[in-house]
Amino acid sequence: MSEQKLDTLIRREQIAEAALQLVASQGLRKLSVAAVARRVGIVPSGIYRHFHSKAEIIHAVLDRIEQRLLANIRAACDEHSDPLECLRDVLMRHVRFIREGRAIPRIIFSDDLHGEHPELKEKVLSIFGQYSGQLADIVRRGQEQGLIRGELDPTTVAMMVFGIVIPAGILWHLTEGGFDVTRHATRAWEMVRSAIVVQQ
Amino acid sequence: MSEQKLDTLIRREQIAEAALQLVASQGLRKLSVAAVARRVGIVPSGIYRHFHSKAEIIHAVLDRIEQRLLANIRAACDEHSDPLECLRDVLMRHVRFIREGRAIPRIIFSDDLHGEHPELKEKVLSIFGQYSGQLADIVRRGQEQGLIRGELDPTTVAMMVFGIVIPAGILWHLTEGGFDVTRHATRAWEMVRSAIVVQQ
DNA sequence: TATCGTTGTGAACGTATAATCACAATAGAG
DNA sequence: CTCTATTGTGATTATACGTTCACAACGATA
Repeated sequence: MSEQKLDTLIRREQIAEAALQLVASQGLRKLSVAAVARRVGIVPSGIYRHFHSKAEIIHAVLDRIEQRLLANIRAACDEHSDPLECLRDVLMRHVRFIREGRAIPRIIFSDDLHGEHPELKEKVLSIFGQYSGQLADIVRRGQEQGLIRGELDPTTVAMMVFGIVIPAGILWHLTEGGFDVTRHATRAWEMVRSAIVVQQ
Repeated sequence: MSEQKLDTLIRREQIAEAALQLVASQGLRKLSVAAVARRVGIVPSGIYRHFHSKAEIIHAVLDRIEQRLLANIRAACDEHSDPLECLRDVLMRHVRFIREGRAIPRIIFSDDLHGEHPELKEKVLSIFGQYSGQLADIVRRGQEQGLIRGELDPTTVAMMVFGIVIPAGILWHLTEGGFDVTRHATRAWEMVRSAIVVQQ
């Protein structure tokens, strides 16, 4: 029984992972129940043994993205005690995300998603809020340590980190890898850094 | 005959405008031939008297967006001789675009579009290139006048202006107007300005 | 007035997709 | 071994969309 439940969970995970990969490689538009089923190796209707609807699949995909993003920040903060270095690392990890499969920017900023049920819109908003909130916390820590200018709004700084990575990701996607995201991120970070760091 | 041709052009314009409004208010996902036809007041198949395909309609919409964007820059540069003020004005005009109908960010960064014919992808890339190229030119002018730090890469600066507006637009859209785009743009611009201006 | 090109109409087609359902296979519990 | 719950299957439905086509209405031209 518990073995069966485990199997079920594994199937759910398989399906969610397949869906994530599909979105990552081809965009949310191409996320169809049939495509997910093919990838898992079952027939489309079989998906409904594990998910009630397509929206629930997307929800699971969003959960995975959320986990990845938060793990990202956690890892960056573990490696660097200096808040500035931590921010830089988060940025570079994001760049790496883009260069691998660009699932995250794609799904978060996808029009498709926003057109779906408002429940999913809220979920995206929640992810957005959590992620930028954590970034803002790092900024606050930097301000407390006297490394980042205290008069700046932490949320604005956090969103500017997004601002480096999102247009770059779009351009990377648009040029099919022809745009040098890493170089742009490096240069842009240098600019942001000079704008937020306390001069001495 | 010339009168008829004019009528035809007017119809094409009507359809293109209707399509643009549709995209602006509901996203590219909701841009269906039927919806456009309804908005114009004819039957879906009637659209094909003026456009060969849906892709051609999208193309027309992209043309309109391109015109708007370039007119935006032109107007900003006409009003301000100071390159920094000009950049700021472009940014604020973009914010106004977002607050009215947010067609531009939506279509440019829409997954739907990227999934369509590669011809449209190229068009978007072209718009992106032209727009950021013009912004970069403004930055270059600022550098020549000794107002903007010469060691900065103009393209990077241009993309950072995008970087202010895009995430803000997404958040505005996600919160259905609950996010204060103007305030964020103001603060973020102050940061970018401090990073690029020549200290004296 | 007769003709012709343009534009709109309604029906139809092909395709894709989400979702349902009855049925079969299967594996674990008793 | 038998029963039962779980999981996969194939057929099917409903819907939406892009597109085509034969036909009608209409205005200009000759």
